Amino acid sequence: MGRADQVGQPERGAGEELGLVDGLVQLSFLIQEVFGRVAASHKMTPIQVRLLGILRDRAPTMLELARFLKLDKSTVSGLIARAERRGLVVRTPSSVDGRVIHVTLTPDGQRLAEVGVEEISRQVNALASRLPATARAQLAALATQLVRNDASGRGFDLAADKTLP
Amino acid sequence: MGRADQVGQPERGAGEELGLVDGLVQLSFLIQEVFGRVAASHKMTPIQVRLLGILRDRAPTMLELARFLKLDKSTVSGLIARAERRGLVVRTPSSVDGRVIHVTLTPDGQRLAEVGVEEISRQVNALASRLPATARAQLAALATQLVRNDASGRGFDLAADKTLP
DNA sequence: TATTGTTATACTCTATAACTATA
DNA sequence: TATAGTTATAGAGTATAACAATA
Repeated sequence: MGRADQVGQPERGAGEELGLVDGLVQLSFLIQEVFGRVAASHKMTPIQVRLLGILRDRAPTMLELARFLKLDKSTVSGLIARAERRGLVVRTPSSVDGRVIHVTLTPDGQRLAEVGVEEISRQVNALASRLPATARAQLAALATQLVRNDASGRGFDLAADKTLP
Repeated sequence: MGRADQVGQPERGAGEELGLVDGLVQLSFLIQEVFGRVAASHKMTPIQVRLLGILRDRAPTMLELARFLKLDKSTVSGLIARAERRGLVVRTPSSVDGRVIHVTLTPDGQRLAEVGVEEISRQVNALASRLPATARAQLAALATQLVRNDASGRGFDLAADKTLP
């Protein structure tokens, strides 16, 4: 029987096949490391890079951001405050509801978002560069199915409001 | 042409196929959420859960831990200090090198590590539960290849010292 | 001198609770 | 009353720099 639950553990050698759980867990750490490296190279944190990525073509409210990121609204307040202090985003009050604030990228933020997304794409593609094209396509399809299966059990956010009020 | 670089962005609908990058990135967030949920359910943080997982059958030194987690050694000092304060790990001085300290799980830590690994395995498996067995096997194999490819470009740690000095 | 680990410091990230303003 | 957002507080996680002890 193959050794199973290597959750979060370092590889012991190149011979054994990782189970589904260990493979996905270790792969997720690899992807998160990419986020960390790209973020650090721009003096940012992973969550700030993720935030910029989300804002590239949306103007969500604070609460929508909190729901999507699964963070408390007070946490998002701090996140946006620091991003605003760095000149990457702006808060825009809604014209239809005086309590609501929309968050958008500044030109600087837009630029940084594009660069970050580009670097992340390059590095993630590099991780898969030794797979043949058919295997990469399979992997993309399988990952998509997992993401879709999970999303269908929860319902989305943010799909509607692409424009500012 | 299919829309490409959705890095870190929410899904817009269930129709489109995510690219390789977006699929892997979003999947990694899903896996990290599992870690977060399991950690929170035991009043822990994801990094502490990962730490326990690593220590299940190893007694690494502080520096080995730092290298494997890609954290500064001072960060690991804090991590271990908090875990020790909670009674989950102990520091054991090396008998052969007076500067070195090995970290091991306490019985409580061992127990919590097993439970955490079990819950994470269950939840990650649940993510893939709607894939047919052949697809799950493919996914495991592909994830393993990515992890192996990356590891081969860096060399491992921690493979040797399973025992206490 | 070099290595291992800790400490001091400063910052980001995070949730909880209490608050303000608007609906 | 209920909702959107902020602030105050406390704690975890993080890196940098300076330090102590050992090799």
